[in-house]
Amino acid sequence: MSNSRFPISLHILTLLNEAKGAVVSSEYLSGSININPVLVRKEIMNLRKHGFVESKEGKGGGSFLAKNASDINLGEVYQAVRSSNVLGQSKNEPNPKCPIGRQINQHLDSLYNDAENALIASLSKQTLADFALKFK
Amino acid sequence: MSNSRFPISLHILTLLNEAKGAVVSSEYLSGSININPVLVRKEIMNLRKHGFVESKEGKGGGSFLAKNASDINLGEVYQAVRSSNVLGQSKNEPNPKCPIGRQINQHLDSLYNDAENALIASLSKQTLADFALKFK
DNA sequence: AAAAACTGTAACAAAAAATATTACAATTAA
DNA sequence: TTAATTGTAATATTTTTTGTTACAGTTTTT
Repeated sequence: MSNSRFPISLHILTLLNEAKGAVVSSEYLSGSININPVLVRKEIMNLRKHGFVESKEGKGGGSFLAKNASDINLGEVYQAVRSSNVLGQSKNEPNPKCPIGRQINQHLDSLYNDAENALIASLSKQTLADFALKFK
Repeated sequence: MSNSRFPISLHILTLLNEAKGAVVSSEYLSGSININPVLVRKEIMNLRKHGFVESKEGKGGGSFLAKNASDINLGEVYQAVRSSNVLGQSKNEPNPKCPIGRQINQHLDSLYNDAENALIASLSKQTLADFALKFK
């Protein structure tokens, strides 16, 4: 994960929730997040793929939430943007001739799985609606 | 976190544990991990700073565990290599003029804290000794 | 005392990853 | 028909990560 995809996606979802169903343009979203509109559109593509949002093309188009904010939990959002593991393994190629090196990746994997599940469980305690409620 | 610091550190610690107190050179470690020896020495510097290992300079020098493997839990190791947050914020500078943008970082932070604590709790269930036991 | 094998560390280079920019076809609304 | 917008690709730029080189300092061995 590019490590900022989660905050970007959550930011988008929070803004769409705020809009209460009105369509919001990627231009507007990128203005609040302060990143490039094309990146926003890419994230939206992913959010759409996962059923969180829908978009409308053409003039006056934009995006809006595809489900109720109380039916989107943050663990799901995390999983939608997750690409690599939280704990590492960018390009981990230990020496296969070393008895430790040869086996370590499988052990790391199981460690990562457990840790990541704990992370997801923590995030899943909150829905988008809960999160949005914190803004005054 | 550079996302591979955790696996590198854990790899180092596992190898040092395997050595049962004998000093191990950064050259040897880097051979098993398959990364540059200078990177290994940098990680060792950090592990040393956190009291996990000690090093011996000069000919025949190297590193060894500074405490018993059963007194090192993986949550501590994670925290020793942790630099940025697991969930993001590389350079998150939302628009302060937007009511959502203005507040989102503080809410993300508290979310991250909870999630990361859950991650650490999961990792802390295992010590280095437990981890090393998995290698055959 | 000299040589050899290390660590510690800095400075720089290269590679990889993330982010931004530009461009434009397709769509829709006014 | 024009304007505003999405979708998407291609490319460029920036940032981050990783590797390399270099060398002073330390310790052991001869």
